[in-house]
Amino acid sequence: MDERTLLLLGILMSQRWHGYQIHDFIEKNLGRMTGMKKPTAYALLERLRKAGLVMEHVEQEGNRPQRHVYIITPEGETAFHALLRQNLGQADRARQGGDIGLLFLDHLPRPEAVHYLEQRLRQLEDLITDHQQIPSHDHVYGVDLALARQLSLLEADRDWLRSTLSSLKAEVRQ
Amino acid sequence: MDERTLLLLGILMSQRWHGYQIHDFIEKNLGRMTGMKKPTAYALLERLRKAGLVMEHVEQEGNRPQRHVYIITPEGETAFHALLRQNLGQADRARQGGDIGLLFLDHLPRPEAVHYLEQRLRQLEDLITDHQQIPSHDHVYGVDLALARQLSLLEADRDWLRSTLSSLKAEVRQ
DNA sequence: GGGCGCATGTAATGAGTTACATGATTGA
DNA sequence: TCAATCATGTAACTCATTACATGCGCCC
Repeated sequence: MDERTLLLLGILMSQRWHGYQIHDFIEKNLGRMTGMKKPTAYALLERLRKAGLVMEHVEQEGNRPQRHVYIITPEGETAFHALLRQNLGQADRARQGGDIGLLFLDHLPRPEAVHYLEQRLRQLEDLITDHQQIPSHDHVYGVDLALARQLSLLEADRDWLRSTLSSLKAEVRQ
Repeated sequence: MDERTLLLLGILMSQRWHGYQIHDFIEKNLGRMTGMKKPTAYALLERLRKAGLVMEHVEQEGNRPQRHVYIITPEGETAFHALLRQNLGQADRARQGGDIGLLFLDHLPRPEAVHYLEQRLRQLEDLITDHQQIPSHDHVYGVDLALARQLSLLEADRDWLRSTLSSLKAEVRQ
């Protein structure tokens, strides 16, 4: 949750947004960093308002639906900086899924296990290709940084899987 | 949740266990793969029982507390294999945290950002050292595999961070 | 006039954690 | 005798997702 708070506050640091706009921006630009859904975003913004970290301002243009515009408060900025320092400073033991199946690899006949891991490898390769296609996010240096990190991790996963597969296949051939 | 079901069924594939024993085993041997808590384990086992994937057998030794021993059913074995194939075959886009802060790196003065990232780097290095100290889990090949994958990912994260830090520092010196 | 985009939500549900409750045995 | 370990849970809470509800404006 802290990461999501950081994300929303960070977005609000640059300008005022309304909820729909924030969610839209996240979906279109930061979809690789978070999978936050619409109701979650709205609920979180409301929570931040209650905590005094953002202010809400209701606007209306003609007959269009009301917009709830959020503006970060000084307390919000303080909280943002604290969360940012904390987040940058800690290597959170990246509980990334995908390990559990490996534990039980022995329960499948080797050739079958190899088959499924090859499928996994192809998916990884596709993800990497997708990632490489993303154009540089120019003036927001941080986005490029985060994408570069993700790419490194994906590549490491791919490389590990490739070398593991070749050991497994060598074993099968014996 | 699927991963956790897979984990429990996988553990029950090798032998019968009671709840406490399973949780204990996970904590001591698989703490790096999952952070599943005790009440969660008990609740999940109960859910598996209701779903017919495991059978429960209550035992008592002398005056000791009752043990609820779980035994996997044929349906459980089928489900296990299906989940295993699914898990091995897919590269789940490793939503590993730690990216969000990077997005907003620009909001901190460069030297301060560098300071926090160096702190993160030291933590990563410690984690890696810990990982390397773990003795090989001999007869359970899968555990070694999973640990090796985690190590690869940690090392990739460290390498990326090192090279990023040196770019950032070069920039500061200019 | 029909569907998509804008704009905001609610309600139900699921999943998991924390803190707490209970009570026996074993070892220092 | 006192703490740790064995053994099982319940209750309250948090967090997030899915599915649903509403209604206007704009474009083809």
